[in-house]
Amino acid sequence: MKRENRIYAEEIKKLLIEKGISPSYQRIRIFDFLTTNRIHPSAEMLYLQLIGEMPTLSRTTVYSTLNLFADKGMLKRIFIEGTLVRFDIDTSDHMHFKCTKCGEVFDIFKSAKKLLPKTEHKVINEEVYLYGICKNCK
Amino acid sequence: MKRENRIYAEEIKKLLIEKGISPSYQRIRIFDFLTTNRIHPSAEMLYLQLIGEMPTLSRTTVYSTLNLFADKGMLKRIFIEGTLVRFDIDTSDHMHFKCTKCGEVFDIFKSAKKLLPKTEHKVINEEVYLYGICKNCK
DNA sequence: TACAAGGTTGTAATTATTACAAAATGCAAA
DNA sequence: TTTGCATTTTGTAATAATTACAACCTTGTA
Repeated sequence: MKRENRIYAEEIKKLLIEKGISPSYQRIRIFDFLTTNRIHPSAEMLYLQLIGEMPTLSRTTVYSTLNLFADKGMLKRIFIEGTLVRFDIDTSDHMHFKCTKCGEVFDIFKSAKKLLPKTEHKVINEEVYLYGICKNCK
Repeated sequence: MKRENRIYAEEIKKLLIEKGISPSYQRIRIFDFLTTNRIHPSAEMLYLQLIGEMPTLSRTTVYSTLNLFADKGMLKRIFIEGTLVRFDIDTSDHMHFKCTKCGEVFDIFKSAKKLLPKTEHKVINEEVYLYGICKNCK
């Protein structure tokens, strides 16, 4: 589902409880960051952003929270860096574009599912990564 | 380019020299393995396969050779495992399917380029990964 | 035959991530 | 309000894949 850009603490609390996740301060802040800053961050990027305002935050909390959210279907793991995991709060079917100049990752809101071919295998999941020069850099 | 299944030592030598790579024994054996066994191996998989017949082979050689080949455009790096790099000797435009049951990786010979949408960004490269149950497992 | 350039090897370092145990927190029952 | 328990967070240590690097080998050439 696609979401409004910002969801405030109370709404995030409700949402987490709905998903069976107890709404700790850290989890709320991490979720808030993801809805506010749609930058498909890695765990490390998120940690570096939040550590300024949450000096006791640990990397382990960031990793475990992101994995928890992903396992509950609230986040998608994306692998547009090759080996590094980045996270996308938008779990709808869409593709990703990464600018090889500025490094920014953009969503491309076309369903890959409809475009891609039928095969002799049973396809359950699809990931499409596009690379090139973004509209801002060219 | 797509290749015949097996290219023998002399042909591999020629090919490596053409690409500006000196044809050492290790490089020939690694290239031979890739053309003979089209299993999209990781560095580790390749190392484990070859160490039986080449007892002094080191992991470092496998990694550096695969990176050399990839940088010369003779191999494609594929990221269908998330965290692990695998290599494909077929550098033509095509997609990859991974069976989540048996782990095998298949080529899907459709050009993603033609199927995928135009965007406001300049797309130079595309990677498509499909996941599901393969024809053998279902 | 000796030398230089380049290739291979093994070990150590690095990076991203997970495992784990101790400390902190929140909540419910007494 | 305190006690106790379950859960969460934290920090450190471990792991996995990969790269850096220096020493050792090979090979071709003068």
